Amino acid sequence: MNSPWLFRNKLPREFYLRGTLTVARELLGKYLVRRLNNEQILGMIVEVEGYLGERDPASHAYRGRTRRNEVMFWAGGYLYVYFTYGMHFCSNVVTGAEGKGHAVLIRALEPRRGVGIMRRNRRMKNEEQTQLLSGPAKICQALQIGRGENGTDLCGGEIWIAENPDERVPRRIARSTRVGVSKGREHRWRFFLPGNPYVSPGRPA
DNA sequence: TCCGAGATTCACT
DNA sequence: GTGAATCTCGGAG
Repeated sequence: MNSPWLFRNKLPREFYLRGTLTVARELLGKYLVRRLNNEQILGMIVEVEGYLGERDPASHAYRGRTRRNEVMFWAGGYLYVYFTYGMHFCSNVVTGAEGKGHAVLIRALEPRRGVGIMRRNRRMKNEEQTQLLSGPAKICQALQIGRGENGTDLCGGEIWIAENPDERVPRRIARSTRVGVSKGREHRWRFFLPGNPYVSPGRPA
């Protein structure tokens, strides 16, 4: 299964070069597409979080560049993949100008195509599909995103984000504090589609 | 050089 | 609800 329109509707570099919270909100409802063995597997983005660089104590970029967070400081439109808790990968979309260190964490997707491949990658036993992609590390596991995908250009042909023709009119968007962070709790930089069953279980204020 | 915390998930009590 | 998986970085010693 391979649709040319998904490639044609790929978001341009300019989309990512804007303000991080604007990009975060506008990513909701769009498609995250992954090409694997010449197949397109994808999900609709239903939950994201903004991380605002050197002024955000919860961000990896807070203390400046390191080898790990290098990609966060690139120009918008690249994928920043980091390894955490000794076993999980998480995917971020780099936003804004080069050197800013801003990114949007992709927290949850609604599966749309390639469900069989994703289930296999996740080694899921039960039938509960709402939990297939309801967390940042689950997405990386299902879409086979790891160290090798850190720094991938989202304007290329491996991983990209596409316009969703059915979601051109913005839906209602909810916001909250971020999940799993102890610093920067005052910022409500998590955005999600309220009522969507594929949003992750973390439901802060 | 060592130690604790971390943008998490899952199995088990 | 609790703990284990065990990488990376920053801060203490």
